[in-house]
Amino acid sequence: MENLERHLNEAFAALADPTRRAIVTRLSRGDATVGELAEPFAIGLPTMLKHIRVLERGGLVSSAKAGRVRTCTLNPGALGAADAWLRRHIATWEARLDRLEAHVEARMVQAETGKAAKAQPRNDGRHDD
Amino acid sequence: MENLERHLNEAFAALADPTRRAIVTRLSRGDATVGELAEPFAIGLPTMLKHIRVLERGGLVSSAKAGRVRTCTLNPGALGAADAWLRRHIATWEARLDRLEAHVEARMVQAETGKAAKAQPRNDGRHDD
DNA sequence: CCAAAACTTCACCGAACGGCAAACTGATCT
DNA sequence: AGATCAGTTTGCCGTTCGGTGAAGTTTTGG
Repeated sequence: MENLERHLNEAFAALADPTRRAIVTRLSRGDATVGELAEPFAIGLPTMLKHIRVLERGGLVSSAKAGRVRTCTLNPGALGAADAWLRRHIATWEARLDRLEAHVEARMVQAETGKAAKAQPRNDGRHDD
Repeated sequence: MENLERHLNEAFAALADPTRRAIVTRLSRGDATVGELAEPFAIGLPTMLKHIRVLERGGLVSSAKAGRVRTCTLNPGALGAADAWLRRHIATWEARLDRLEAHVEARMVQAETGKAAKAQPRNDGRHDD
C-alpha cells in the first residue's frame, strides 16, 4: 500500500495552492460546474480545469460530464486521510511532551525528597523510541 | 486576521513536499540538528536548510543555534491550525449530506403517502454512504 | 594557533507550476 | 443549418521549487 503514501502526497500537494483550497471550500458547500468554479476567481477555464485535474489526482474531488457541462463534487475521504496524518503527528508530539513532563516531575520529586541525587539524565539529546 | 489565512497558506505549502513531511515526522519524535535531519535523506545540508526555512515560514518548526549546531523543534500549533481547517471542511460537507438526506427522506414520505405523485428521483445513482 | 566540524550563503540548473490566448470539440438553442 | 455555449487541448511564458557544488563563517578540539 505504498500507493496510499503517494496518494496522501498528492492530496497535500493539491491543498498547497490557495486557489485550490478555495475550490475545496466552495465544493464543501455544494457541487459546482467548471464555469461556476472559475467565475469567483479571476482565472480562465483552462486554468480552472488544470486545478480540478490536480484535485482529482489527489483524490479530493471527482467530476463527471453531463452534456456539455462538467460537475465537480467533493470527495471527503481524502480530506479525512490528510486529517488523520496531521492528528497522528500531533498525538505523537503530545505523547513526547507527556514523557518529558513526567521526567521533569520525577526530578522535582527527587529534589524535594532530597534523596540520592542520581537524576539519571539519559535524555540529553537523543532518546528515540 | 488575514494574516492567519496567509500563515495557513504557507503551512499547507510546507506540508506539500514529501521530504518536509518526513522531517515533521522525524521531529514529532524528538528534536534534531540540521545534520541529523539531512542524513537519512540523501540530500545536502544546503537543501535541508532550505526545507527548514520553509517549515519555519509556515510556523511548523522553530530552530535555534547553540554554538555551531542548530537544533530544530516541532511547533504543534500550526499542525493544529491545518487540522482545524480540514475538519471544518469535512464538517461542512457532512452537514450538507445530512440536509440532502433529510430532503430525500421527506420526498420518500410524500411518495409513500401517495400524495402528489411527483416522486422525481433526482437521486439517479448517487448517494453512497 | 591550526584543523576539522557544522552550518550558511551564493550562484546556478533543470523541472514543475500557475497562468494565458487561440484553436478545437461537442452539446444546445433559434 | 447556423450560432452559441461549456469545456478541452495545445503551446507558450515567466516564476518558483528542489537540488547541487563551491566558497565562506563560526565553534570546537588538539
